[in-house]
Amino acid sequence: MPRITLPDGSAKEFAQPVSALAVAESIGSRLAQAAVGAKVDGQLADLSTMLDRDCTLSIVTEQTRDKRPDPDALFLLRHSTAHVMAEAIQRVVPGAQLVYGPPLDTGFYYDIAFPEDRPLKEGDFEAIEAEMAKIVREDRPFTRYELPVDEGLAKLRSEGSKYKIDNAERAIAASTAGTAVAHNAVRLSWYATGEPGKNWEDLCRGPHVPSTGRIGAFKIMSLASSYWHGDETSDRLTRVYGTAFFSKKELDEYLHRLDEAKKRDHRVLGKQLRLFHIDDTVGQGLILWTPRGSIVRKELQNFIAAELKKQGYTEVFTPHIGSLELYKTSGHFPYYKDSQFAPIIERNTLDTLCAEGCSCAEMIHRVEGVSARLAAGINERTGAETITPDRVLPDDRLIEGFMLKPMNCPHHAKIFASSPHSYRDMPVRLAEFGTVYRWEQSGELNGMTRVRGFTQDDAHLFCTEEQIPAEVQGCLSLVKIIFATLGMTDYRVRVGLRDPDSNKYTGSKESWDKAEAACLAAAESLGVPFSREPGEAAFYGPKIDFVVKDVIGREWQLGTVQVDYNMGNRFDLSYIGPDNKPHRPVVIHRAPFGSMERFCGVLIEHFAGAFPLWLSPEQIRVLPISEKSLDYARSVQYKLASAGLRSSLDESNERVQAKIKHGSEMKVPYLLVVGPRDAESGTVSVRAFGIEKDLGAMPVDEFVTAAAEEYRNRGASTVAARFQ
RNA sequence: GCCGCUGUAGCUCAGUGGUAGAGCGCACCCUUGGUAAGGGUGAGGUCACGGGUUCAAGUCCCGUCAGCGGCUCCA
Repeated sequence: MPRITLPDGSAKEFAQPVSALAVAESIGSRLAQAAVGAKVDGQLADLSTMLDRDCTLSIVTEQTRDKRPDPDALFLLRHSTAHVMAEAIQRVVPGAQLVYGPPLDTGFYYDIAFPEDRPLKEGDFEAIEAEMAKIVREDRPFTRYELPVDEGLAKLRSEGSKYKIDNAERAIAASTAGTAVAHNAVRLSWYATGEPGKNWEDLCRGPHVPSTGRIGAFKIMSLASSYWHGDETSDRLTRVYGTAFFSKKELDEYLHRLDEAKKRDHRVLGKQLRLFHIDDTVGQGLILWTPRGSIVRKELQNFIAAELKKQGYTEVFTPHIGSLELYKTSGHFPYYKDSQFAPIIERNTLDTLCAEGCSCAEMIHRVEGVSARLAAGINERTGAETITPDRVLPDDRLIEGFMLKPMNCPHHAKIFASSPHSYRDMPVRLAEFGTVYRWEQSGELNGMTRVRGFTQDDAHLFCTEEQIPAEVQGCLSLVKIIFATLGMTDYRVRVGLRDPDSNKYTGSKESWDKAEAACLAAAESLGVPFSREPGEAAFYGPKIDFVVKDVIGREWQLGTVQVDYNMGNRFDLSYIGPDNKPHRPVVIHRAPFGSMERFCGVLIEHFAGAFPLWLSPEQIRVLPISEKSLDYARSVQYKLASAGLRSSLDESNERVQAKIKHGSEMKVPYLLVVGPRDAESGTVSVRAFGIEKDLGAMPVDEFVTAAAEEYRNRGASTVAARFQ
């Protein structure tokens, strides 16, 4: 006698078990027609699910009440389309073994092991889509059936797919783990596209839409590779990406959005607007800032430098390399050697080693070696065997060298240590636009967002433990000012906390508790959503990260604030406290932009290349109607330059229509059309980027003053607004 | 690093084993114009690089490098 509670709070009682579809029908035939699935007690389920006990039920339809696509419905649809695609692929490529095919936010994929002699090619897409279209036209129902574990496993073994057997074993383990469910009580489920035994089927937990005919529009998007279980030593699989919608119109809109996103891609715009260049001969992942891009970067740096001044930071400069001993002290070398450029060893040393017949292995051992003194000091101060005895070598065996710096903190620690400090002058805030180098894997490199050399807007705050909350707070408010000025509101915040079950962390439990509380309180006061991420802390302290999405939906970590209990010990840093005794400072690492490269990359996409006036490389372009107005145009440009504005003059032999088009293509904020009429009256005719019309004439001096004001206040007031 | 795809003029891209192409941009000439492309002429190429097959390779094969899409990684 199931009693079924509906979303509006009303309830229906049935004399015997009833399918979700039947309930929908009892509510209305139109609902039943629109239905693609059900939610039973909040769990997504098939429409055919039999309800045999009291539950809450909502019917999932293609659209929500406000006519928007229902995410649950799309989830079902895409999961089902993945099945249809898998069936089609197995028709086109016999012998393809299915592994795993889940839905995603924007579509779905299916990981498939193809026969070695018959890999899938993009050229196969057409044939596969044609097969898929047939299956959709046949409108075959997705039919679920279940088998007890042993019978199910036997079936899979007879079919011989190790991937599906593995999936089943994992499903069984998942449903018995930590529960009282007995192994043989578990049932495995299959979905046949049509009639079990006659039509194609797949081991699958479901749920699915009722039939293939519900799939309105689909497209195979791309091929990629993946590893079985994400393990790079395991089988290599081919991942086929696709997407599906209920209507062709929605699919077209989605594809159009993707196209638009591509046009905002910072790699495309960077070329088009001549902002930066990456040159093979210079090296992968190394950004050359062209004159235009350099202006954007410089404006951002000026902006942040001014904010730092307000917050009591002092600026420092440090070189791009440091000795290996520095990084042995900090702990960067050799623990992170896989993500660093190789050490720089002096030429004569190498020659001598070669002459001695020193082997590579021996050389590495000697380069990574540590003197007894340094090892003893670090071990004592960190209170652990941080440097193991096998790394300790006699001084005459050590090979010294240098390293491109992977981080700025060791240099800053040495600046702090270079003079004595009293608790009275804490915190010490050292800031530097410091360039660091990291050996990112070649496959990871991406435009400006993942590079091998980048400049952090870095700073290290050396403070007392009591000062941590206020300093963390200060860092976050800085990030907030920056993001607000740039209009970046769509970011999320992650607070990385320690893993309660691990003891890899340095620093006392009490210190951690306080620092984590400070980070959480600071994050809370920001007024934006944040997540707690246990286990995501650095080993030396908790951290707060700012994450922004790019136009293609990839997330990039930008700013970061990290509390560090380790560095003080490593570098034997101290300040004299009120008790006249030395104390260890805590160090806060922080970089609100993260790196200038990545930040600018994300910023290009954020503005779609149309920078606000203050950031724009070319703020104003003067367009004379003809050569006859050139002299007047030059006088206008002179006034702009005198007011500190960046402008250019279009002297080309084109008509003004063409000049406007070219200026718009370069996304110049203001175009000033000047002709005989303007020369006569001392005006300029203004066009603002994004407003596709002549705003009207304005006296030159008035424009110059207003534009200079817009520049100075970073867009708080605009010239364009004066015309509205 | 791994898998797949791609690499042709400064940019975007056509190109069927048989003479290297287009549009934009650039230079010059004509045009002197009022709000999103006026007209003409011309320059510009190691078809990523190296090897191979072939009478003949931008095109087919192998390798290398780079870019892209993913996977793995990211102090």
